[in-house]
Amino acid sequence: MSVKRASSARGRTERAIVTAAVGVWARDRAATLPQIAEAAEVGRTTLHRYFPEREGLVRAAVEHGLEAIGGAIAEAEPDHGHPLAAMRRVVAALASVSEAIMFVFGDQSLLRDVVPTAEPDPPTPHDPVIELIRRGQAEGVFDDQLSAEWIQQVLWAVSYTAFEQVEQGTLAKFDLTATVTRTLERGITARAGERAGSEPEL
Amino acid sequence: MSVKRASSARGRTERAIVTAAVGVWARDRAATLPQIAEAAEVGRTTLHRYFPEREGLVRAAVEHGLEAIGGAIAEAEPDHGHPLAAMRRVVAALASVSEAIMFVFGDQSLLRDVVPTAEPDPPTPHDPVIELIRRGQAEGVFDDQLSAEWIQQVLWAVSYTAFEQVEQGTLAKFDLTATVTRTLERGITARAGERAGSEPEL
DNA sequence: CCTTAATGGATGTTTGCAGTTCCACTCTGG
DNA sequence: CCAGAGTGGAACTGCAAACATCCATTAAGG
Repeated sequence: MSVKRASSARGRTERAIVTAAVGVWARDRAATLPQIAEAAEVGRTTLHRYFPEREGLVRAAVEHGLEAIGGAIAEAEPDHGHPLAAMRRVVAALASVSEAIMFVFGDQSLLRDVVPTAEPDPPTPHDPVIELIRRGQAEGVFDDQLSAEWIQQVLWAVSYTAFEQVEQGTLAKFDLTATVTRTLERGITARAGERAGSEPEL
Repeated sequence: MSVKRASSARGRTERAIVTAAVGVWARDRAATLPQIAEAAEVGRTTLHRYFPEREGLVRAAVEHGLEAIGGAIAEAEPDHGHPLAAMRRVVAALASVSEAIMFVFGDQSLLRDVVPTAEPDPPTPHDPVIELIRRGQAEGVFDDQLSAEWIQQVLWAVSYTAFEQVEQGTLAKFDLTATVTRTLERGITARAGERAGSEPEL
């Protein structure tokens, strides 16, 4: 069989389908394939040509989402600068791929069922966010009484919550990063002598 | 028509079905009715006698879950004592109904679709947790730079995350309340001169 | 211009679950 | 002990979505 290079058309169509799948499933995990096809502006037939089985599209969408998230985090350079500043950059980066996050992490079964088959061996080869948290703990910036994994989960959870709030209009998109970082850094309690905007300098 | 009092058997069976539904759907929202019936240890026929349509069972399960959650919160007496102490009691109370929480709040569409029909008019008549948060803000205990609604969402999100971690064995059930409250109260950052167990007295 | 790849509409098949019916079995209270 | 409520096994229908096939149309490259 000849190794046929995918024509540009194939590549574009496939991207459109996968992107549409992430977007639609982020808002409704029960969406049907015709809905995906419509969102991708392709025919049902075409969708089936690219992804003969639903499972294949789910897997591709998850991988695409994880790639987008990983890319955004990498761009935020979590391994540079003051840990707090790095974390703020990461939060801002996550906001730019909120759709992917709400899709991938909106359904526990996705990560439990799809990822194991996608990446066989290492449970988490080297998660840059975990590394950032450990670095911050070592430098005395993050609470080392909490496990790095727990802090990471909280980071995801609070970010996810903020995305939802923005989605339903309860939180202004503009305030997202500030609200999330303030909550993460200080919790929900007041401080003696606090004033608005009195975050520590970095 | 005679007002026939439900026999004890009917009551027990219905409770078993609804409870099983909450438990099963908390872990897998896509679970089928036969799965629910099996978990409830009743026949599919019986389940259908009590809930002719799936929708009815979903609604009953959501209402049952909300009742359990509301009851647990009420028992925690969020309107008494120091706001921080009250919040800690609330978190502990939520942990006792984690299954209901993971079911009701694990699927956004449940609250969006089911609750509106269940409670026609008031969007949120008087949420005791919101009241607690406002009280804490007024007393200078909770951050009044954050909206009460946001703080409530964070409270739910962090608790929910902790339940998940316990579920998958990443967090010890024993540490749940302490971890959640510590995270909520102090965020994920370290404090100058901190020591383990140095939470403020109440 | 003409060949070929890509697309998508229409239509058909299959599968799985919700909803239904019927009847035999088993409790439980009088 | 016996009548009736409660139960559940089995089998059937209906439906919606996934999966598959055919063919006409369009777009792209030599």
